[in-house]
Amino acid sequence: MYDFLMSATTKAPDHTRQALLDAAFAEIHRHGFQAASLSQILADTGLTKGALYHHFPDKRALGLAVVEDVIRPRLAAMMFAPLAGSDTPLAALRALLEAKAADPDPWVVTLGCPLNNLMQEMSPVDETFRLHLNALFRDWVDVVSAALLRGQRAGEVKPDIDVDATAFFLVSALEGCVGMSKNTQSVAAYRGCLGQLVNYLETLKA
Amino acid sequence: MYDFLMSATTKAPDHTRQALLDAAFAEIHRHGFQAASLSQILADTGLTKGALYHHFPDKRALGLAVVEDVIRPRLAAMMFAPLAGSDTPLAALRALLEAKAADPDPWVVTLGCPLNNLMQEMSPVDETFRLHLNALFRDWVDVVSAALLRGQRAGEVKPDIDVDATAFFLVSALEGCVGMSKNTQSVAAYRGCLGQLVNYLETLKA
DNA sequence: AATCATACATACCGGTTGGTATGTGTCAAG
DNA sequence: CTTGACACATACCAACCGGTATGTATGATT
Repeated sequence: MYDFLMSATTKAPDHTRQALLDAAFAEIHRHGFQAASLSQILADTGLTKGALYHHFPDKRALGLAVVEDVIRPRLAAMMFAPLAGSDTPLAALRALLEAKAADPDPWVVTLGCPLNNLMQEMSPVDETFRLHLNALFRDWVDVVSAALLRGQRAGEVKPDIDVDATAFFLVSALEGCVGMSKNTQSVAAYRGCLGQLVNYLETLKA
Repeated sequence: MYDFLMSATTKAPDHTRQALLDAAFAEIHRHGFQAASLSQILADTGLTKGALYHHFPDKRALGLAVVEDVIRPRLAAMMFAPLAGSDTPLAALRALLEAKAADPDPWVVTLGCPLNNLMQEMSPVDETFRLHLNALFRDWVDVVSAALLRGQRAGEVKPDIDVDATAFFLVSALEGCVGMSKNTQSVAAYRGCLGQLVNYLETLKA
């Protein structure tokens, strides 16, 4: 808030770097990576190109840092944590989806999932980007898959399903729902699609 | 008279316009609309800016024409036609998905669904684009919804499901599967995700 | 034969982009 | 007290962008 006072007296490189990451995250979320303007990011932060290129070698490195240092922690907190160690993944997933339906993040409905946006845009364009994004996506699927496996052992999940394929489909369908809601620009569509996903979860019960 | 005999040197405005649309479609499919380069489109077609701006007032109009005159007919032929008039939509959808799994379009796996790509990119950025894309998406959902309704009346589909919400989810999940397969860059993931979608279809049977 | 709209090609423009080279103030170490 | 690395700011650049203004060959109309 009072950055201009601090920068006049004290150096805070970590804070500067984080400010760049946050502004880059917002700019990329709005316009995508390729259309994201470095000038806009600098205007938002009140910094200059000197600061940006001191902390990051180029635009791509900034984008990759956003993936690893912003998107990954957010996703871990929102989607991984609620499933970690749960032996009733279907109940946990249902609670998670219903919480999102009850209190939808307006940024997600209007701008979509940051991870999915970048995957759609960058996967065919930049292999390094694709690998980083795929690793994050893969981690997500693995978290769901592991939870489903524990659910099978605990008797909550049908024993004959392929947990990995199911987890892949679950995450894919969720991203699909978010994406379509973004195009429709309505929380009603978002809720409806999440509701159908909950219905699908019911079919996985033992 | 006898226009079809005219050589390449004579003027063929319809052919020129179609060539621009085809090249624009390919360029947009690869790089997205915002990153699509008009210069590249002109290089691909061997035309110049004079031709482009004679047929289209600006880049946006070209993009919208691609949606209406290229993507819409393709989608109608591939996804709408197989469901039109069918009283057994689950069987028809299953056949459609299994055909795609058996013979996957490499361009779709590597570059994604052109409609979905544009929806993800342009919906938050350009309202006119969003409306055109949403109309097309809505038509798709309505085709599936109408088919599911006929399936209910014919006794193939469970009578207690919300056909419109189900259709919305089906299309969303399909787009999600395509998107995730694009990031994974593997036909195996594509097949697996489509297989799970077929499994979901089974749960809709009466 | 003269006219005129069509269907392009050519040349050019202002603005923005990512990126770089250099300057400057701060601070910690020697 | 000096030195030097760090953390930026300033100024600048070539490349590319979408868009425009103008020129020109063609074909149809009158």
